This record gives sequence, structure tokens and C-alpha cells, in this order.
Amino acid sequence: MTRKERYAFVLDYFKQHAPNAETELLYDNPYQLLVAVILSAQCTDKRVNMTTPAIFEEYPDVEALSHATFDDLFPLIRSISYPNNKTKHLIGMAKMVVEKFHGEIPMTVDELVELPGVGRKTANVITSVVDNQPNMAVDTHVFRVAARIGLTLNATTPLATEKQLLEFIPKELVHIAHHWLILHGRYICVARTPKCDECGLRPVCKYYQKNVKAGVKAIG
DNA sequence: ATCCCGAGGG
DNA sequence: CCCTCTGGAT
Repeated sequence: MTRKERYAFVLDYFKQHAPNAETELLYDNPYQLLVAVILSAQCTDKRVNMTTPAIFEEYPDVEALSHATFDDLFPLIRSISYPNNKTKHLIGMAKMVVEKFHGEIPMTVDELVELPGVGRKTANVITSVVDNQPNMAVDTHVFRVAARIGLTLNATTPLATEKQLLEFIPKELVHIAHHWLILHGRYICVARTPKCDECGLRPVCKYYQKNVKAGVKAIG
């Protein structure tokens, strides 16, 4: 089976069987999405959504957030992962947006990555979701799932995964394919013990062929 | 104990 | 390339 055929099978499967998201990041505008995504590192969407309403009420836009002090903002972020870093990042991000980008969230990956707390993954999410740019954000789910299925070959970095995925996924499907991979990783192809018995990708999945099927054979 | 839609610094 | 940050759910 060629890689092209593998991609075709996977994309077709997802079109019909992609799981529904139980929770999504809540936001009303690019500013809110950027804040939410920065906060989402190593943290569930549900928990991010518990903290953002208070932040958005206190700081309704980047201008307001740029004037926040650490001691004001920290308590609102206290209950999620890395509150120290995230507090500094949010304030630094807001200051740079105001000072360098005239108060508008920049909409290119290169500019976004300049902002404190914004790495390539976050920049790809923002440009993809807000501006519909065909960018592939590679988080732990996308990285793991793509490798297991065999969509990537010897990809040891998120950037390598990103490039290989973009090479084979049609531009118009990049956005939705990203979502499919995330959801599949979150609910089926979970990190520790993936639910292969619930997964229709078994016929093409390298992980299943190599580990699970071999294991079953050894036991049976 | 291990995992959550990572980024920055050494 | 590695390490650190660091809280809550399961």
C-alpha cells in the first residue's frame, strides 16, 4: 500500500466516522481564541473554558490585557497548568500586539511566533481557524496519531510531521483533517492504551499491525 | 502514575 | 537535543 493510498483510506474513514468533540475551546473573536490557545498547553479544553470567562470579562480586549499586572491576572489562571508562565506570556503577548502590531492580532505564522507564549503550533491554529489558511498545527495528538497510522515516516519533530501531512493532504481538507486527527487522538487513539477495537483504521494502521495484532497472535 | 490541542531556555 | 514549568482529572 502506497502512502497516497493510506492517506486516501484515512481521510475517507474520517469523513464518515470522525468522533464528535465533547468540549471545544470557547471564544468570540481572534483575541479570545489566542488567549484560549495559549492557555491550553498541557491542559484540557474544559479546564481552559472554566477560566477564560473571568479573564475576558476583566480584560475584554488586547489593550486591556496589555495593562494587566501579574498579580491581577495570576489568580485567574492559578488553577491551570503553568500559571506562572502563562500569566507572563499573556501580558507579554498583549503588550507586543499593542506596541508592535497596532493592537491587531497578526495573522501570519511568522508574526504570531514572535509573540510571547506563541509557538508554531499555536500560530498554526490561529491562522487556520481565524483566517482559514491551510496550516497544520501539530500537537501531541496529531504527532502521535500520524506516526501510528503511518501517515508520517520517521518524523521525529512536529515540524517534520507538519510538512509530511501537508504534502499529502489536499489544501481544502487540511483544516478539517487537523480536527479529525485531534479528535481521533483524544477519544480513540489515546496515548497509553489506544482503543484499537473501536478503530476502523486497523486495516491500514502500522501501530495495530505491528503491536496489537502481533501481541494477540503471541497470546492466542 | 499518567495524561491533557506547548513554549522557552540551556 | 534536553529540561523545566506545574494543576487537575482519571
